[in-house]
Formats: sequence, C-alpha cells, structure tokens
Amino acid sequence: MLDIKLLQNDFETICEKLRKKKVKEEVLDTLRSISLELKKEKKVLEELQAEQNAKSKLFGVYAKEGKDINALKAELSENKTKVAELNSLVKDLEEKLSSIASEIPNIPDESVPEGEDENENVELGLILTPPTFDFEAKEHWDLDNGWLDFERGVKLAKSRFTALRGDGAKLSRALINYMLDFNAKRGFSEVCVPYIANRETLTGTGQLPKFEDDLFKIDGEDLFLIPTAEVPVTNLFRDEILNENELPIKMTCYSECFRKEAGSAGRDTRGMIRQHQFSKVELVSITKPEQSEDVFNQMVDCASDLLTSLGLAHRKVMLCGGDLGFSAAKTIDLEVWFPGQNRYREISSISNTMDFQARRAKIRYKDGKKNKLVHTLNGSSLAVGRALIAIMENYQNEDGTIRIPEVLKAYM
RNA sequence: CGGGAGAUGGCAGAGCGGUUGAAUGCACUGGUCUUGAAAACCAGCGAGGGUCAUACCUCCGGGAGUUCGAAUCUCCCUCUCCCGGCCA
Repeated sequence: MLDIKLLQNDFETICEKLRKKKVKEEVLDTLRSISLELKKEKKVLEELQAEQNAKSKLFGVYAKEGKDINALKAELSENKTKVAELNSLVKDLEEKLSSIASEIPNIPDESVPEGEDENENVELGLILTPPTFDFEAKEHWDLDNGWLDFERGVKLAKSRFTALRGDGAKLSRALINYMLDFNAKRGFSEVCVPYIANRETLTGTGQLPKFEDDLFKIDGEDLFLIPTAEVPVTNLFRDEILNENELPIKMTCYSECFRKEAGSAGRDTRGMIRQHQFSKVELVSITKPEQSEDVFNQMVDCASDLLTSLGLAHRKVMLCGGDLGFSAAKTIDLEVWFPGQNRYREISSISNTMDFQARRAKIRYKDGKKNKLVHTLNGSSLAVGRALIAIMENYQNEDGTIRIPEVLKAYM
C-alpha cells in the first residue's frame, strides 16, 4: 500500500512516478481529497470524544459524591448521537480510502526505466553462451522420451496440467533439492508453508483485492491456493514487530504454485511453459530499508549463479515501468535460453517491494525506540518446470536422449 | 463432524460496569555496583493516529447491542486448546 502521507504532502511527485505504472491521476486526486477530508472530520470527532470522555468521568465522580447527575446525563445522551453520526462518517471515509488505496500499485524505483511493455525492458547482461547443435534442436514437447505426459495430465484435471514420469519426475525432484541446498549455502534458510492461504494473507502481499480472478478459490471457504510461495512466506511475519538484530531474514521455500492464467488464453498452450500448477523454489527476504538494495543483488546473483552452475545460458533484464508487477518497486528477470524456441524466456523474477507489502501486512521492526516498516523482497530461485524443460532442450542429444547436468547427478 | 474450555501488552498472567491502556512475573533497554561477567538494586518499557513537542483520540480476537460510561454484561462470527469419531 502506498503511503498516504506522501500523497498528501508531495502529490505532484507521486503522480509523476506512478505515471510510469499507468495509474490515472484522477484516482490519485480522489484518494488525496478523501484522505484530507478524513483528516479534517477526524479532528472534529476527536474533540467531541474528548469532551464526552471528560464528562463521563465527571459523572462517575458526581454519582459517588451523591450530587445531582440528571443535567449531566441529559447532556451526555444528547451528544452521544452526534458522536455516533460523526463516527460513522469517519468510518465510511476510512473504508473508501482503504478500498481505493489497496488497488494502487507500488511506486517504481528511480532506477526503473520508462517503458510501455516487455519490449522496452533493458538487458543488463548475458551469461554463458547458448549451446550449438549439429542437428536441429527440438522443442521440449517434441522430445519424445516419456518424461512429459501432457495427455494424461489433462485427463486428470484439465488443460495446462502435466504429469511427469520416470526420469522427468526424478529430475524435477533433483532440481528442487539441489536448489534448496544451493540457496542454503548462500544463507537462505529453508521453510515449508501451507499451499492454501486466507484473504488477509493474500491481501498482505498484494494479490487481493485486485487480482482475485487469477486465483483458485476453495469452494465454500474464504481460502485460496497460493500463486507463489512468496505469499505465505512473506506473511509469516504479518502483524509482527521484529527485532532489529534478527534482520535481514533470508528464506528459501519450495512450493507448488497455482494460477488461473485468466489473462493468457491462447498463449503458450503447448508444452510446460505456462501451467495452472507448477513447482517453484522461492527466495524471500525481510530486511531493514538500508539493507534491501544489497540483499536484492544477493538474490539476483543467487538465482543467476544457480543457472550458471546448471550450465544454462541466460540473460538479465531490468523490467521497465509498464511491465512491473503490482507490488514491485523494481524487478530483474532472468531469462534462460531455449534452443528449440531459439530465444530467451523468463525463468526467474526477483523483486524489491520496498515497504509496499510491509505497510499492507504490518511487518515492522524496532529501530532503537521507533517501529519502522521493513522492506520485503521476493524472487524465484527458479521455476522448476521451466528449469526442467530448459535442461531438456539445452542438453538434448540427436537421438532424443538427454544428458544430466554434472551438479545434478548426485541428486538423481 | 459431535461434546467441553478459552481468546488481555514480546511471553506468562490478574482485572469490582466508572481517573484501568490495563496489576504482577519473565523477557527487553538504560543506570549503579564489579577487573569483567553474573547476581542484586534503581529506572524505563504495548500499538496506531495526532502535535514542533505536549495535549488529545482509537485499540484488551472481529462485528453488533445494553448503558451517561464496557476489557468487564448480551448476541453473532472467527480462531485456539482438551475429549470423542475419522484418518496420512
């Protein structure tokens, strides 16, 4: 959630910055005027309440002393309705304010380039050279080695579900274990969390209220399947005040992720690129504000080095304003080389949300005497399914067999 | 899913319908003492808003109600714990 005080005090700057994310100025204007009205009405209400409180206390004293209390009682009763009216007005304003504010995305960081969509993202570097083949490299769905069973996955659930079999299933598990161990060596401690989350949890990280259509909801309950481990892991510390000396908290978590992919009908319908359910190993960090930049870079390096260790060529891309997600102030994507498709495709995405999620989820820390909002960061270590098919395509032999990357052999 | 108990500050745990935002203990922070530490003693110590700072307002799981006044009374919801059933 965006800091309302910033909006009140520095309206122009905020508007300018949020223009990068295509937020309409009218919405911000409405938000600001509601917040100012609220401030005004609240002051009036508080004065009235103070008066009531003082007189109520007097009432108690008078009653004890046996003085006449009828006049006081009448006065209090009369003011009571005034307080109630004003109170409900203030509550209305507060509700309006938070419902608008909760749908405003995060403010992009200064380092984020201008741009409309993914075509204007900025490449930051290429790591490793894509392999060359003396035969025509196939796409993963054409590699007929029995690892990926698309038909039966669909039979079990529906389209965009896939079953893994044999060494494919084994490789998936090997990747998960390898990544978790790799991350642990970089100081990310492993956590394991529920795959189902409630409304407060999804609101804390920004998926709700705006993106309910992208989530699988449990019928008859106010619960949802998680779209990423970022949601439960970040919310581990919701409504908490952490000790300064326990920060930064760096965590890694394997989970299944569930997404409706409502807006992407017709895209990537073949193969395992875009699924309703996929495995992912995630990195999540909770930091002090002054630590977040550094930890962000650690997370990017961690994911990039992981790809390098698997021998997968990839590139680093800084997302432009128009391509940034709702909660992110800054995002770097890692795109891995797919020989069959002859292009780079996203396999990891690391974001710094600054205090945006922390404000929503009320995650704070004691900075000396004061309580301050933490910064939260999240990023895929790697999406396991995409790593699996990246290995299939990059390590394919002409006869359709697939070599196993050196570092994974111990895990198979 | 059936029966019982409960939800108060970081934790534990008091709280008569009226100066209770809340006793007490632990933890924590600062100080005295000590060569240093421990112990002991003294002091401070919930959150959010508001203010230059005070004042002041709100919050005792959430919501509604009774009352001049609710942490304390009533109702609804949620959650937790114990007993039974089912079960990895």
